[in-house]
Amino acid sequence: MAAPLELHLEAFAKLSAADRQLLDRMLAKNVREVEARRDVIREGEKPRAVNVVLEGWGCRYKQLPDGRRQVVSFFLPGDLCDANVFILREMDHSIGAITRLRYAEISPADFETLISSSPRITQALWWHELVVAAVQREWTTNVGQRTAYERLSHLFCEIFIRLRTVGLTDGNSCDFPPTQLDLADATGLTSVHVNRTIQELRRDGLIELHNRKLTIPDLRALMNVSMFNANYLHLNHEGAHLDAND
Amino acid sequence: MAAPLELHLEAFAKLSAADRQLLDRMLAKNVREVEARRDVIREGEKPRAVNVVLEGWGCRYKQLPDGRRQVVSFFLPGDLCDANVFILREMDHSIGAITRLRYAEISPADFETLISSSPRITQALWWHELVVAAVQREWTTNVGQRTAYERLSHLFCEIFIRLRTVGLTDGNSCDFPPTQLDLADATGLTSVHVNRTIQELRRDGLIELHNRKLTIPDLRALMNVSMFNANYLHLNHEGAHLDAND
DNA sequence: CGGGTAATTGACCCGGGTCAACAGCAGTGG
DNA sequence: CCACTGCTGTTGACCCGGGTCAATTACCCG
Repeated sequence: MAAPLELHLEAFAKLSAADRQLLDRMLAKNVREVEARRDVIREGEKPRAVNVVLEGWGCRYKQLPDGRRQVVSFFLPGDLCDANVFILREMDHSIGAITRLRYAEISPADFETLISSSPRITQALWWHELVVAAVQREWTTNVGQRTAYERLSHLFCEIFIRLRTVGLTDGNSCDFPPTQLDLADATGLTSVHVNRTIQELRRDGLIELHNRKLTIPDLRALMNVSMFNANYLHLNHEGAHLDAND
Repeated sequence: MAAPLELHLEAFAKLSAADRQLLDRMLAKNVREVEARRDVIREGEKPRAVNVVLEGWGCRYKQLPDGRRQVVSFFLPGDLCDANVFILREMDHSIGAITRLRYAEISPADFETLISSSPRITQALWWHELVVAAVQREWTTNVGQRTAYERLSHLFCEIFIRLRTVGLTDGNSCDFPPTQLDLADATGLTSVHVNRTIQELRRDGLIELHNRKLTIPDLRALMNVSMFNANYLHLNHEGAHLDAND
């Protein structure tokens, strides 16, 4: 089975067998683990490497001096944490593990090799960065404009669709490890209000969420109430149909 | 005088004389203008080129089907609108002019030439993208966690500092063309509340804002009330001290 | 002077926050 | 096997930051 990262990049461009081999090698070279609720790296630290999530869920978050916390994005398997981060002097946010997390560290040197050896991978990495930026804009919009009910619906749609593109859904269900506090910090709400809003969504038959398992009986309906437009994920790509000939 | 884009990129890496010449040539090739309050490009359209703001202010914004609008970032002179955008099939947001805007369009082909001809420019462009992403995360945090008073203060700090890095401030003052409605859409507030909050900031002696002119008598104080940490702008760079030898 | 945009004000209201208690359940150690 | 601890989820009572609606008041520009 292909690694999630490859599935992920292939949403943009078909990789050649050589590309895949190279990627596989890089990903196997330096694999690490962290326990759930630990940090992979903290704001202020010097970024060492490009991290790629192999297994588990993580998040980026920023914290204000008085403790308020904003989760600014979730990492799902196959996601990579900023191509080229290491050119920055220090992290402006932290990366935390939501579940136990397995991830690969790609050293700056290896990363160089990667982008210089395959223009197709380079392009796919640019695409990845552009998508990450687009997702961040959507989150700003989500928090800035939508109501609690819409915000949570929107978030559920996004996660479900992203998981589906890397083959991690099962029918209309998927794993969903974040706690209601995580969701609160991601949506700019309080956990109390998240709880009440989730109950509303359940009452309205839009989601089922129990024991870290999410089910969306009617995705179309959930997309409607949250005004979800998948265009910002840039999935239906010309690139997705490119041939893999070198 | 150097173009703002160059000042901007040089915040990360010193450019050689050849680099500058190449950039100048690209920027002069295809200059366009739009009137204030017009769009440069709209959500759903196919991105044609990499745009670089030469003069004036713009913004990115997203609009929900029911009309709610979120301004997700401001463009100041020297800013460039997404290296490589043209690899995406369609825009997921619109770009609008706040003032009359002069900008350069760099065609995909020219952009290719640019990044293949100077590794230093390529790196500076990566750095630029990483900074843009960091700014977007900070905006998500701003809207998600800060109060109205803090949000506006934070925004004023960011804009002022960004303008200062491209030499567009005058002591503790700068131009500030966005209307209160623009500010409302950027902070997720209503224009009524923006108005009241600005009055509070004025009463507290933190800002003066009249006739599109912003003055910050004590930047340090404004940074304090908004818990502004400039690290996300990644300005103090090792790269900023690199030598320009090719 | 007229017309349009941007800023300002007042009265009232509501979505979501705060505070505090409690329930469910998994893990852990005796 | 049970008591204890800690985390997550749930509920109730009350409150406030910021929204809504609608009217005025500057400005600006031709």
